[in-house]
Amino acid sequence: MNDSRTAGRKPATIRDVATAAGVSVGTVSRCLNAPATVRPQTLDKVRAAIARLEFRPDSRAQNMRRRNTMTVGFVVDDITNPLHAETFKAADAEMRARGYSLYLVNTNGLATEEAAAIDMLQHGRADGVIMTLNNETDPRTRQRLTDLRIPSVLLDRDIPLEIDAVLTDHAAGLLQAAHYLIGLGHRRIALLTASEEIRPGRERVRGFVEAFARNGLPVPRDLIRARSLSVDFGLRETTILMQQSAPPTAIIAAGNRILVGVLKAVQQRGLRMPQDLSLISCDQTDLALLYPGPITLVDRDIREIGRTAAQLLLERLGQSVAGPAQRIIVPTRLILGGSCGPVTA
Amino acid sequence: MNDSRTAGRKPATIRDVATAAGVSVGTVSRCLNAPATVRPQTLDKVRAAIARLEFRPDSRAQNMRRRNTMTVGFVVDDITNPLHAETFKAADAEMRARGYSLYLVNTNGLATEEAAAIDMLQHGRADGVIMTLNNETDPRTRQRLTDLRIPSVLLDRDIPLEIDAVLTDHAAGLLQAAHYLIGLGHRRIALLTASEEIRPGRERVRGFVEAFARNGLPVPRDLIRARSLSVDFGLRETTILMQQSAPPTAIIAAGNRILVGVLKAVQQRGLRMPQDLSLISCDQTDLALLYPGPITLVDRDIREIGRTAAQLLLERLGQSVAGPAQRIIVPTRLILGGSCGPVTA
DNA sequence: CAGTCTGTTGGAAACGTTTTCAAGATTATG
DNA sequence: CATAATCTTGAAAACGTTTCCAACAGACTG
Repeated sequence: MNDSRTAGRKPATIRDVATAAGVSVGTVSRCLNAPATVRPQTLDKVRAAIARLEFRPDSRAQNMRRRNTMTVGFVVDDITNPLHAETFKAADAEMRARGYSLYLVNTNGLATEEAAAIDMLQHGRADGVIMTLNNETDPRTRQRLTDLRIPSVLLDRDIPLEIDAVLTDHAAGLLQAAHYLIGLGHRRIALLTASEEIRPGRERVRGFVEAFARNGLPVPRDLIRARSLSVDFGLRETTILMQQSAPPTAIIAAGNRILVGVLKAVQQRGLRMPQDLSLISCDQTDLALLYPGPITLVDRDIREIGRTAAQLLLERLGQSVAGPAQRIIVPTRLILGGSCGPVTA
Repeated sequence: MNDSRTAGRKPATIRDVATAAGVSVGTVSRCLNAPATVRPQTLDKVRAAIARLEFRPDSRAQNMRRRNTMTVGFVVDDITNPLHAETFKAADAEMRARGYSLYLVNTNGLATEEAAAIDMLQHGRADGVIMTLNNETDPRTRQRLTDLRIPSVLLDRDIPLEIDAVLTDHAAGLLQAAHYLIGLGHRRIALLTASEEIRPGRERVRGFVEAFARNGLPVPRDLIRARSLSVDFGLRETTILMQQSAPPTAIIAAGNRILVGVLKAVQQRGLRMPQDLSLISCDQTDLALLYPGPITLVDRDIREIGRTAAQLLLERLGQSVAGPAQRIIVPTRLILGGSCGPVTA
């Protein structure tokens, strides 16, 4: 008789099950993976043995033999950013429903860590990868992407390679936001956003410029600050801008972390919104939604972005066919809050 | 001559390297794992071959053979909660420095998913696990924890099993918070927090009650609402409380998500803080720090919690000795903002 | 110089699955 | 009833590493 005490010592292997059930290991494996191909009577015997021994196949061995991991890497600079966390969650839910799980890699925005992450993921850690890279031009990362052996999806990044991507129509969002402010009489509008080395920065600047052009107005180039998405950047630039002899009457904080910095500066200087300053931000966060006003913002469907990325990847993973790269563009919309008002000059 | 074109077709295996370098596979393996035991001249040959073929060991095979994965599960109900994201990041950094990586599992707070997560993690997916369970009493989860075959660390949960844990001294935090409000003259103080089925709920209620006791005051039992950590709960309860004939003069929103709900309700009802209502929250979030006031709150070092959890696990992973379970308690401190004032009755 | 160490290596056996192949048993077909 | 088709199964070969063991070489030791 076999010892059926729970947690005997070592976990049972498929071999143990086979001997316990009096069949071969191949049969046990078939019971697990293709129950229809085994005689019902045998199936029962094997299932009983499995239950008795509390057997569960070892994922390591399965990964090894099947040459996959049912895991997808999710590379991001900072999971603390609610946007990324939300995207992760949506992608994870979608993937999990199809048997995959997501493997989160936090790179702190360092190009070396990004390259290392891609490296490790493609060497047996993951079957695919979803990533938000910090820098579109870093040669190491570029090289990794070119040589990538597993399917991947880029989030909000534009790299001239055959890679699927889910993008946001930031230009339209900023066009609308700036147009709205112009309509309120604002002319000195500042734009704080990411460096133009990444797509969100480029596109936002483009939309911003376009808004002035369409209104037949000169673009306030001196008020465009496209350098970073960080809190510190928002704080610093706002402080500098508002100290100028001719400060802006409105600021577009295009980035949810930037908003945090801008609000810090606003509080430090005791500015009132919208009387002293109009403000538009990007993306719904607790802070933007609840900050008294609330903050007028350019919204987009983050969950859909995560879901779409997952779906694109699942397509590639399913039939590992290499069709042309798909680029899906998600729209934005302006949500009016109370942080903007007419110019009170 | 070997074909050294990059990305030939199939990735090179250790066997390819061995033949390319004219040595045995064992030797190649030693070059990788114990370079000191191989003759320098051989090492050079092998390394050259490795570089030429762009060989990298396959993690799947390594995991299989070594019987580990250098991966630790991180189980949490909602990674969107900035607290959890921050904890994850801190634990991840600590682990990564020691060669491990974290595998995030988002359970949506469902007991079934929690049980499933533990199940899958211990069957070859992870070498250890750090978890914040949603329910301390669910029998399935309990059973899983009892039979757990890999070392684990609980975050802020108190389960009578021999499991390491990192806890927060919520009772002390709430004692201090309530005491502070009492000192300002408040008597009708409401407490919104988690169900007493999890430690944070229990401890916060305990500290809250203790504050009244120490001040020789009756405990306002009717104002203790310990049922959930959700936004909706905060919103609903605040609305109900403030509709009462004798509404509280102060609320302690003990949970960062609860705060969001409370602030929604406060805005909906047009309450001013601290004139109409004093408010204390828990944990530093963008919202609590920047909401005009800002919000007075009970703080704790989240990063230290993540780091400590990682360290506890690393100890167990290193020398897989089973010493007695360790319980580390992290202190709290009150950070004064502007959301509290004297009673203006 | 015989004998003992030490250092370096190749060969082969794991690790726990899945999968291929062929054989044996069963059923269907004419 | 013989033969062919179909099910069901066991044996064995992978998958790519690591590690154990034995063998051999060269360097000491006495």
